[in-house]
Order: sequence, then C-alpha cells, then structure tokens
Amino acid sequence: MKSTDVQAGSISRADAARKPSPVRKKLAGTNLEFAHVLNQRVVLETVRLWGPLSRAEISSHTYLTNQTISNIVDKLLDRGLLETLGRRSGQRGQPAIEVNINPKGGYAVGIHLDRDHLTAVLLDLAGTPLEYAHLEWSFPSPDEALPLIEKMIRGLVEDQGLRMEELWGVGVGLPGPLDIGAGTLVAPPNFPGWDELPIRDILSKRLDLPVFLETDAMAAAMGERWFGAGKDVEDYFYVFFGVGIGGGMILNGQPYRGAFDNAGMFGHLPVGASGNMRCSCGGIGCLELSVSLSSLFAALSMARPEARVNDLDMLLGENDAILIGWLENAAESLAAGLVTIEHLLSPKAIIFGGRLPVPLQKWLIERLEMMLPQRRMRALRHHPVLLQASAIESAAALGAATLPLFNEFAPG
Amino acid sequence: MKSTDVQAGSISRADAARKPSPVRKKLAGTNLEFAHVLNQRVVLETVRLWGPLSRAEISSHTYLTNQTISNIVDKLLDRGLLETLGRRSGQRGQPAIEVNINPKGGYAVGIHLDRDHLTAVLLDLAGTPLEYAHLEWSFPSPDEALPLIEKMIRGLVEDQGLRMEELWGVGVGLPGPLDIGAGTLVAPPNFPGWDELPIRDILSKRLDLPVFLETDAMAAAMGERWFGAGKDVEDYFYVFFGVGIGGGMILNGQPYRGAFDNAGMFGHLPVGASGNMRCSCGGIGCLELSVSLSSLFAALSMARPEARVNDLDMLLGENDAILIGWLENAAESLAAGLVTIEHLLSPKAIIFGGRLPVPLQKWLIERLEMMLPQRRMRALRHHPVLLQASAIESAAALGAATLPLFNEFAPG
DNA sequence: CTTTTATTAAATCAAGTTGAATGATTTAAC
DNA sequence: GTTAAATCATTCAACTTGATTTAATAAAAG
Repeated sequence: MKSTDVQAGSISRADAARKPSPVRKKLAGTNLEFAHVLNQRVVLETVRLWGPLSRAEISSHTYLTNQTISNIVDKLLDRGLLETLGRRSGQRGQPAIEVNINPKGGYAVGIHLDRDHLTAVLLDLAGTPLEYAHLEWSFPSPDEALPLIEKMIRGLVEDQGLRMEELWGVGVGLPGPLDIGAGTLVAPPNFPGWDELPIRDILSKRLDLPVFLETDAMAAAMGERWFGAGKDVEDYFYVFFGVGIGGGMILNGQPYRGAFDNAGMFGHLPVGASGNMRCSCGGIGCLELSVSLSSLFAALSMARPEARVNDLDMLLGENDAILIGWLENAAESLAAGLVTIEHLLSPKAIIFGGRLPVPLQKWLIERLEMMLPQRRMRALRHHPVLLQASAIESAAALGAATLPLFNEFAPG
Repeated sequence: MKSTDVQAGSISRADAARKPSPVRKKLAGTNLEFAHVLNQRVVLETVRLWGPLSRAEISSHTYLTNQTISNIVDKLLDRGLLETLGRRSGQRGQPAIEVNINPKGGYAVGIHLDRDHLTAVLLDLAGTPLEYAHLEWSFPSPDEALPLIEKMIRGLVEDQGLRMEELWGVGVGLPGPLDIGAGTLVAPPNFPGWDELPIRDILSKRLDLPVFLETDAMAAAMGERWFGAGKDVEDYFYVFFGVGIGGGMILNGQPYRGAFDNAGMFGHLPVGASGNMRCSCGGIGCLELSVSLSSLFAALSMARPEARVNDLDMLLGENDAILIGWLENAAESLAAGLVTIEHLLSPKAIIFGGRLPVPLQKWLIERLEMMLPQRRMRALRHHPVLLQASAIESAAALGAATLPLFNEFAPG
C-alpha cells in the first residue's frame, strides 16, 4: 500500500506488467491512492467512450467536481494519454476546451493465432488500426511459429516508425481451452506441440512486453466492447465463427471467464446436433457438429471438393442446395443454442462475428430472427437483439489488440 | 456528492431505502466518502465471513492499516453492527480483542411466496434464523395474500419481542419472471391477478420498510452465498426445485440477473425433453417438461393419484418403478442442462436445493456425477462440483431474508 | 452600425476537509 | 525482556468548496 510511481516513463513495459498498476483486490479496502488511480481510469474511459469532451462535461459524467477533473486531466495530458483539441464556439460562456484520447499516447498489437493462419494488427491508443499483417500456415509447431510471430510484430512496429517501448503490450487470441493464469493452451484439439507451452511467458520474454492471452472468441467480444456494437451494451454474448465455433461474454460491462477461464464454450453446447452424434470433444450432439466451417466443408466435400471460404459467397448467390441445406440445419442448432443463452444469461444483445462470410452470417441471423419467437418463452417482454459485429474478418486480432488497452483503461 | 449522514439512527427504514447509502455508479468517480463507506462494508463482510477477528487480523485481510481498521471498527461498534467478544490469550503480545457481527444489530424477514404456499423467516444480523412461519394456500389473489403476508411478518417480529423499526427490510422470493425495476411480477404463468401488480411498493408502504424482490431461485442462490456452500465460492449456479425448476447464478461473487432481470431460467432450456414436446411457456423441449414436481406428479397420477411431496421419500425407498423411471428421465434432461451450464458458465460449483425431497436430489446428483464425465468436453481439466445446498426446504425464504442484509453488507 | 455592458459558462486558484497512512507509544500477555 | 495488539498524535494525498478569472455571446446604448 506504499505510494508507487504511476508514471509510465522509461521503465521496461514488461516490468510494468510484473508490477501492475494498483488495482483493488476482492475484499480489500481502498485508500486515496487507489481512489485516484480509479478516477484516472474513469476519466480515460469516459473520454474514450464519449469524447471529445470538455473538462466540465467529464465532470458531469463522472460526478467528480470540475476542479478534480481539471487536475486529473492535466495529469493525463502530461502522461500523453489525452490531447487537447481546439476550443468550441457558438455558445455563451467561456468556450470549452475539448480533450480527447491522444492516438499517439500508446500502441498495442493483437495477434490471432490458429491452426490455419496468423493475423496481426497494430492499434493506436484511439483504437485505430494502423496496419495489418496476415500469414497462412498449417498446424505450425511452436518452434516454427514463435519466431514468425515475433518477426511479424517487430515488422509492424518498424513499418509505422515506432519503437517497441511505445507498445503497451501484445494481446493474443487463441482457439481452444486455455489456462490464463499459467499463460498456456490446455489440450487444444488438433494442435500438437502447444499443449501447456508457456506461450505468454515466452513471447513476453522475446519481446520484453506484457502479453495477454484470451480465447479468440473472448478477444473478439472484448474488441466489440471497445469499438463496436458493444460500446454501450453492458451485457452481450458474442458468437464467434472460427475453425470451430466459440463464444465470449461481456457481463456487466466486463469479460466473464468463469471459474476456470473457459466460459462461453458455445460450440460444445449439447443441442442434439447431427442426431446426437458423438463429438470429437467427447460430448454428444455438440452445436459445433452442425455449425462450423469444417462441418460445412464436410457437407460440401462430395459435390465440391475444391470449395474454399472465398467461394461461399458465390455458392450462396447461386442458391446452392447443399449450402442452403447446411444453413438450414445450422440455423436449427443455433436456434437451440441461442434460446439457451437467452434464458440462461438474458443478455441485451447477441453479436455474430468471425470468419464465416458475412452474407452467410446475415442469412443465419435473418433465419434466426424468424425462428426464435417460436422457441423462446413467450411471456418475456424483452429479448436480445441479434447483431452483426462491426469488425468481422479480423475480429479476433483486433479484439486481442485491445487487451493491453483494456487492461489500463477499464475501471476495475 | 455532498456529505450525507451514513448513521442509521432513527430515520424510517423505508426512507433509508429511498435514499440508499451512497454506492458508486458505473463510471462515476470515487471520493473519500465513498471510499470510507466501501471500507466499512469491506470490514463488515470480512468479519461476517471469517469472524470473530481481531482488529489486526481484519487489517491484514483488507490491506488497510491497523489504525484505519481501529477507527472503522469503533464506528461499527457504535452503530451496533459489531460487538466485542473477549480477549484472546495463550500467545505472546497484547491479547487480541475479538470482534464479531452483533446478532442484535439488525434483523430481516424473508418470505417465499408461490402458488401453493407462503413461508417466512426472521433472521438476525448474524444470519441465524430465529423463527419460521408457514402457510399452505392455493393460487391466492393479491387481495387475499397481501394482508396475510403483512400479518405473518408482523407476527414474527412481535413473537421475538422486536420492533418493526429494527428490521432492515423484507426480501421476497417469487416464482416466474419479474421486473425488479418496477417491483412486479411479469406474466407469471398460472398466477392470475399478480401480473404487473406493484408488489414491492405495496408491501413497502404497508410495512414502512424497504422491500427487495428476487426470483425464488436467485434468492436461494444468494442465501447459499450468505451462509452456505457458496460462502467461499465466487462462481456457482444454483438449481432450484420449485413448482417448476429455476436457476440463479452468482458470478464473481455477485448475483447476476442479466440485462432483463430474468437470467438463470434453467427450467426452459431447450434440452429436447419429452421428445421435444411444446412447453406451456411457448418453447419446445424445455427441461421443465421432464424435471419438475408437476411432471413427476403427472407421471405418478395414474398409479398413485394420491401421492404428495411427503410420500416421495417412501416411494424411493420402495424403488417405485414409476418414480425411478421419472428420475432416470429427469437425470437425462438435467445432464444436458448441466453440461450446457458447465460449458457456458464454467462455474466452480453447481448447487442443488429447493423443495424436491433430499433423497431424490441426492439420487439425481449421484446419477449425474456418473453421467457428466461422458457428456462434457474431455479436455477440460477442471469442472464444477455438484453440491447439495445447505439450506434445503426453506432455501428461498432464507435466501430472501438475506436480501436486505446483502444490500448493506456486500461491498459494491 | 459600432461600441459598451451584461450574461453565461469553463476553467482555475486558494483554502478547507476528510479519512487513510505513518511512526511512536502504551498495554498486556508470555 | 520480548512480542504483538491497540492506540495516540501527526502527516499527507486527493477531493471539495467557494471565489475568481477568462472568453465567449447577447443585449443595450450611443
């Protein structure tokens, strides 16, 4: 509880991660220092969400006095996290000085690593993607992948004329179960060599940066909270179409990971898919059996063995019978999954994103909107809206990039 | 943000509810006053969970200094929320003075109101049930029920030689969907006259006390958090056997109600129950179709039309074929529901409670423990434990009684 | 139409207040 | 004599308060 230096300054960022900014533990008391740190976060988050704002407006948003906001804003300007825009005019009174997030105040890289590809994106503090990088691969071993990841990240930073020290950190979106505490994947299906490998620590050491792991679905969900449809929705469930199908949830505005880090495993809800067939996960009737890219390509494999993701648009345009059949079956399973989520979580929105081509996603959403009223409890006055995610293709990488930012901004 | 008098004193409790103790809003800043209120709550909660404790022990639990704890404890002693026990001895150093929750510091009543019964319980601040009251009825109208509720509450208070002003409030556990903001039930099935009736305000006015509504399942879940298995489990799902079957969840130590207050509607998960029959709720294959007291009695109605809840123990003892058949079928549906919860919420525990006789609950739990390993994803290293709730029969009323206490204690 | 004055609201200054932290001291045991 | 709890007296950090400054628009006067 000693007073610690909150300034970023020139200390190594990885060090900063090891000695994180003070956040109150469960059932720990607060003191002025914590209150101050929290207030700084609150101001930052307020400006991020509703900026640009004048000091007076921040004040009324946060229920802190003008004076306090003035002091905090000054500090944040000093730290380079906020920047001053012009003065407003057209109204009476001294014209307000607008402040906003300083895009150059910091940067973060997000990567999405899966069995078939590696995507990276570099964000500035305002959340603007500055540059993407993409690489297709096939079940790479860690020895192959890790150097490539490092190279990709350093490349992005160099391209933009930045220094590594300006990065706040690297977020990594990963498939399959993970142990966030240990910083590892745990028994990821079809991904040999990665089980229990301390990815976080290895990358953190190679890059001398804090590294944050999340499932790709949760990363996408958090990204959506950052700059998408979730910006002013406190409770939603994100359905992520990846190699399989995953889910991530934001509850009370915060990511919820459950007791064992792997909440939101949407793909393995037992919805009686494929006639209650046994799933490779060990369960039966898993949703993923009928809703996933692999099930789609399995369905197409006889008639169109050459089909790839990019062809699906066209097939839909042609009303391909097999594709339509798959979609109808997928909608059936999805409906059960969504009704489950509605009843269990009662979220405000269900957001769809990921690598299934947008027209197919739209088809599914439209169909589901017709089906759900006949499946859900009639008495409920309110039910979630189905939304298309604002970031689609690189949703997971984008989301992962917000992890280091989330870590600093989101008021805990 | 003006300094407000936090002392309880002699102001009307209903007034106190209208002007609640200051709790920080989302994205609002903190000041010393809020910090202090929070710290008081933290101290109370710490003592409640691990008491009796010395000031020094509270200090190390909360990361606040000895001196600060001394000040806060003094204030709480003054307010009568804590009491001093004896000094410890047997160790070196000045003997610690133990403090604990003062049972006489306040009281709360919980009622469980359903179509077939009314149960009430009076708790003291230490969470000890002082007296129960119970009443069987059948689909009472509000005009019949409300006077009886008032009478029952006043009776309990009188019996214990207390004054109504000593009550912190009344918690009400209710079936079926409710609108907590409005303080009403919303289209409760088979409960005419109660739809949108402002129960909370009516009771609050009749009693001049703050009244808190929850679903019976959520109330039971919160009760379990207060003095049961949930005491040191931050994330669990509670399965409540009532007239139907409900659910309530505690996530990150806090009740989660979703965006529309009705999260945890376990009974209407579409698990393909009864061959995907249509449920009276409008959905299909709802869990409740095969797991509920009414489905059980429907199954028994031919062979044993006279059977009642109290007879079920005996039937189980006799290995009654119909009962066993029902249990097996119920376990089948429950398994799907629980696997869903495991995958979606990844809680630390799943707790069973409510009005299904304990031996039947135990039978189900045992059976489920055998089934789940074959249904869940194999790769997961951790999975929830299945537990029997510590409060069974009156779980909802007991839980409801903790609502007013929860409201004051739980650090927000 | 220009100039002056009033009004409005943002931002800041200086002092006051609150409650936690600090360091020294007292107390009661072994 | 040692140890540890509890308290006393003081310090300190950060928020609040109330007054003041600043810069704009609107209204009034010349």
